[in-house]
Amino acid sequence: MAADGSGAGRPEKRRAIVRAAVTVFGREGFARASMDAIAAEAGVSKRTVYNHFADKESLFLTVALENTVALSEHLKDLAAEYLGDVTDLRQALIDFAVVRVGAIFSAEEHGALGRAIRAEVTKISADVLTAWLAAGPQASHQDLAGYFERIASRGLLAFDDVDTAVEHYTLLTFHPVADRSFWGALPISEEEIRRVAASGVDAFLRSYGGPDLH
Amino acid sequence: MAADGSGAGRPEKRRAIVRAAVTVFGREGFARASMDAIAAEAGVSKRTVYNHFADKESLFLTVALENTVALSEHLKDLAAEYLGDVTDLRQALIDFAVVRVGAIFSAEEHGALGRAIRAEVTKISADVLTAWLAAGPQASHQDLAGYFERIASRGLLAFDDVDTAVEHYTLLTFHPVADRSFWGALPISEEEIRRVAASGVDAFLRSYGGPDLH
DNA sequence: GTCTATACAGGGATAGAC
DNA sequence: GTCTATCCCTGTATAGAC
Repeated sequence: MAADGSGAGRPEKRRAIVRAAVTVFGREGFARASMDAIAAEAGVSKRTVYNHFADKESLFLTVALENTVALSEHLKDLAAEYLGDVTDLRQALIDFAVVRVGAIFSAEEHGALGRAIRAEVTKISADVLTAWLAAGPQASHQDLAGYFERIASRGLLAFDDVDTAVEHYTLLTFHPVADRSFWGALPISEEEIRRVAASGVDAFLRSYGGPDLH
Repeated sequence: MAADGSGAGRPEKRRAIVRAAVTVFGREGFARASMDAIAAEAGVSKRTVYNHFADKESLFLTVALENTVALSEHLKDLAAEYLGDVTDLRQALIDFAVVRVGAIFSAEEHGALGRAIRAEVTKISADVLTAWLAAGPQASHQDLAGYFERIASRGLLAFDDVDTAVEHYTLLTFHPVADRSFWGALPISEEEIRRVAASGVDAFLRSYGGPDLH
């Protein structure tokens, strides 16, 4: 039997299990989450869970990877919407920062799963972690880099190294929220998110604003 | 009986327990760590652990708080050494960034405990978390703010809000390392730390460099 | 009187059997 | 889908040792 979550059983059961696992792992973390709770949340028997996934660990890793893939695609759409055709760069960078934080830390348990991954990072194999990074944070980074290059070619940004510029943008606009909210564990007001994004973007543009910005 | 870790029993036993708890909680996280393992690591019986600390949770919180207090004091010394009497601001900010990262993520398990706290943040009471933040990150932030004010008064830095400036310095020089290494879980080369610190400080100074910087 | 060593009760977990 | 074997953990209890 496969038991790797790929081909066995009814797909709608599998989806229910994955959704339930996101919820429970997100709420409890890996160690506290029980397979009983996940089965109950999914409305299936525990046997069905073990039919689709070999064990707790492989369920967790599968769920984490699928979740980060879905999030990356969502972020890609948001980047296209906010950074694809920029007129007011400052406003676009602020707005994108706000919606990005919202996408990662809102109702869906992306933030909680991110926290769970980070909590378990010493127990995760290097391969799996590399795959998770590539599908998630690095994919978003690459996507942003494309937009930054295009914006720079219009003279609105100026940098030697696009990767450093992207990283600094993320550090100044995303990480303050991630840090204060402990990766989405504690609430943070919409107003504070906007304030942080604005001050981060202003600092970013003082560093990386191009000759034709104003 | 007190059993809050304050007055009972021999102090050297208590110290051994706290040291062992740092090691084991740092290595395993809260949920995986067992009181048996902590007792064994400390070289005392489990009963002695329970003689000093009411339960696993209070041991963890005590250890986390004491650890962050010690780290803050160490960082305060480093700040005084590197930022107390600045001649070359860029070099001072880079050097301090490097030693700060080293202090937090080197051999001592500060980073591991920080990760454990972040993993448990949803289960920690607001009071305890507030106390931990005040004794740790916020204390270091305040300390840095004092140095930044003094440096700004010499015209080497310029900012409207010292707290934002300090936060951006930390975001640009500390968080890249914390993020890449997953708060110290994965190794990161000295060379990369220096490179990240330099590019972070350069971006910081493009934003916050004062009129008399050059 | 504090510590060690060990055993044990009670609960809960994974994983698998039926 | 239920039931259970097996294991591990917390926290307590019961011995005796320095």
